Amino acid sequence: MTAQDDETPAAHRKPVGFQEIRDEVIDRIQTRVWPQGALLPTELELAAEFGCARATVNRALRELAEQGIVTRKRKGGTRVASTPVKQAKLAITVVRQTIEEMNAAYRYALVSRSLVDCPPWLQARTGIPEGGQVLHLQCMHHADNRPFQFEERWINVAAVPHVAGENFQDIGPNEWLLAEVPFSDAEICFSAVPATGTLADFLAVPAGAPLFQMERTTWFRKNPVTFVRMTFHQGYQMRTAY
Amino acid sequence: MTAQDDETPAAHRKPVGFQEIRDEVIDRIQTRVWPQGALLPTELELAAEFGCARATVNRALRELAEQGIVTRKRKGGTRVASTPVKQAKLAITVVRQTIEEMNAAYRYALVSRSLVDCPPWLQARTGIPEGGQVLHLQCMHHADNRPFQFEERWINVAAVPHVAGENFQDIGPNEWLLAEVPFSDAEICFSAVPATGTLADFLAVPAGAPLFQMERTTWFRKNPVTFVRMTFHQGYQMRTAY
DNA sequence: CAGTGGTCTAGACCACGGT
DNA sequence: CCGTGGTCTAGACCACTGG
Repeated sequence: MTAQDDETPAAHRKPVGFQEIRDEVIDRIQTRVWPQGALLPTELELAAEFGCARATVNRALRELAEQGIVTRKRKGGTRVASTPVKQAKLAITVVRQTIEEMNAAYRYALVSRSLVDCPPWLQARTGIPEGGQVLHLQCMHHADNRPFQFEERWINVAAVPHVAGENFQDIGPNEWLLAEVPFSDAEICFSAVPATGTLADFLAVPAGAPLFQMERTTWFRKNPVTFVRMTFHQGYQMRTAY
Repeated sequence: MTAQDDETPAAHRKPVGFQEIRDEVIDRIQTRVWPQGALLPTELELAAEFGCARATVNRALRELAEQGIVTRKRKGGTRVASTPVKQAKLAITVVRQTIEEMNAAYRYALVSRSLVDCPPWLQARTGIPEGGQVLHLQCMHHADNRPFQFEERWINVAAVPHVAGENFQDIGPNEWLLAEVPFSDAEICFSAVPATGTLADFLAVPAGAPLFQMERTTWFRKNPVTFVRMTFHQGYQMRTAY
């Protein structure tokens, strides 16, 4: 393994890309050349080995650090992460998109719409001031005329004043909010729930059937905007990869 | 808005960080200075505005593109993403960690262990050759002596030959695999399922109770390694944020 | 204190893709 | 074609932190 072998007359060598370095490092980790917890060479050493600038190595390793493959510390160097905390990315989309991607016909229906005072549980959950006005909506999303998702939503009127002027007859609140209201942070919660009377009716399943549910609270700069509970048809599966 | 105002005698100005630029851009998007679909200035223009190198602007915008906030095209410029495809990151960890983070006592128990031929459904799902040997495991994970998760797993013996020598009496297969076997890709599937007889017994819930389930198939370079079905105790919630 | 990653710069060349 | 982003370089200074 003499380093000499790889040396070329210099001049115009094809530049080494950060992707090559990243992939090579991943390879050495996967094949246990660098086992879990091992200390990698410094950026300077790797740059010398690969014959490129330190910035290039930096970019490669930074990307791996973002993915949780390695951990980096000043003066401490770069180590193979002891717990390969793989991250799965969940793309958060609108129901209509999901349905249309299945090549199914999308249909939306508003079930109810009412202005109410923020109930205590919602105040606890979102931080909307108790007694503040919220718009409460219930709606159904169908795929090929079969029930797909029941959506129950509460919108903080104080945060979205002009929501009062929207009747939501023809557009779902998720799409409307996405287009009209900026938001910055969200919290999501997945669970399995039994079909209660109302849910069972709307989703056309026997009472007690197991349903996949997703709840999401949204803020715009610490200011609560909306809370939504989406319950899917029986048998729904959420998929992802990494 | 005269650009002159911001000019200093040059010399040693505090360098503008990519984070400042990124945050400022996020701000202008959130406040609709640049509405959905709008075309942003070029990197060169932004670099001039912020008084920094193009590379700095590039890093800021590249990060926003990775998050799906903007879309970038050569010659097409940078645009505010029309569909704010926010991405939630799911950290995939080991059950023991999850339980210990709840400050609960973790207990593991092996339920069954047997070598079998790969059944057709598993072959279809993972690509393990039909008839190939797989190790079938069932185990329970408890938190403070209460059922937490039932794990059913199949391991491709051809991909992990030395798995045959492990009895899994004291260590869970998830941790063992994580430590012993490299893997590169995975597919995850979440759903709500009813508690069947066996599941109901192990998780101590009435038959038919809605349970949160996560299935994961793992490959190492297109080579199937393992398939696992994890069913959680009643009321379990998976949380994340973005 | 000294080594390591974190970041910025000024310049360069390239690749893609709209005009 | 030629403008825009994508990337690499060589060098520099800084910030954190382990010994």
